[in-house]
Amino acid sequence: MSKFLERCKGNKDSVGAYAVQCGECSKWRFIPTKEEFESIRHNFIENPWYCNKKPGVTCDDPADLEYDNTRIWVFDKPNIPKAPPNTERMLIMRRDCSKMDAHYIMPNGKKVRSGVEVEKFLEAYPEYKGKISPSSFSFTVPKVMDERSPRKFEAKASPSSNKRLKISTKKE
DNA sequence: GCCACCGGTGGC
DNA sequence: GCCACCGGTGGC
Repeated sequence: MSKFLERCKGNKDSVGAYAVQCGECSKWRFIPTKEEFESIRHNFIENPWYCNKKPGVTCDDPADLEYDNTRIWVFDKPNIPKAPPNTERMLIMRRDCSKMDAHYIMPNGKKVRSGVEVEKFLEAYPEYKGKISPSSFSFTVPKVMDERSPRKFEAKASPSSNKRLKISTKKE
């Protein structure tokens, strides 16, 4: 169950940092760029990630970060296709941190929010047909770890839930 | 008039 | 119960 994390931030793409968990030692390692992260993610199941894929790093080195509540963690599904060339996959955190929304910025700056909208886009701009494959879009959003969400926390705390409480005012 | 944002829901 | 998707709208 190795996973990825991302973190809540501002308004643009809400992800503040990317990390992967090593398939061997389970330590978390930062991945410097979105592109690199997407590239690791797109075939993660067949191609798990290990510390030694990071230059000069081995499992003996201390983790880059720990899974704690100093930041908002969001876990991606593995094997999401890379964003097609000249498009960007955006993940936007809701204000209450309850969930994220996914969309793509197309090469001409247009925004699409679903597979149907991709199809409509290709109808509207046929010059992209054949260049952009509808199957390489995924609108699957990462899962927000729920103790991060004030709203869900309240909802959970009100009825008799014996959940561990872990508040932690997040954010910066 | 647009668009970022959020709520609702249908299908699984 | 979850989550992908879409409609509505409030603020600009």
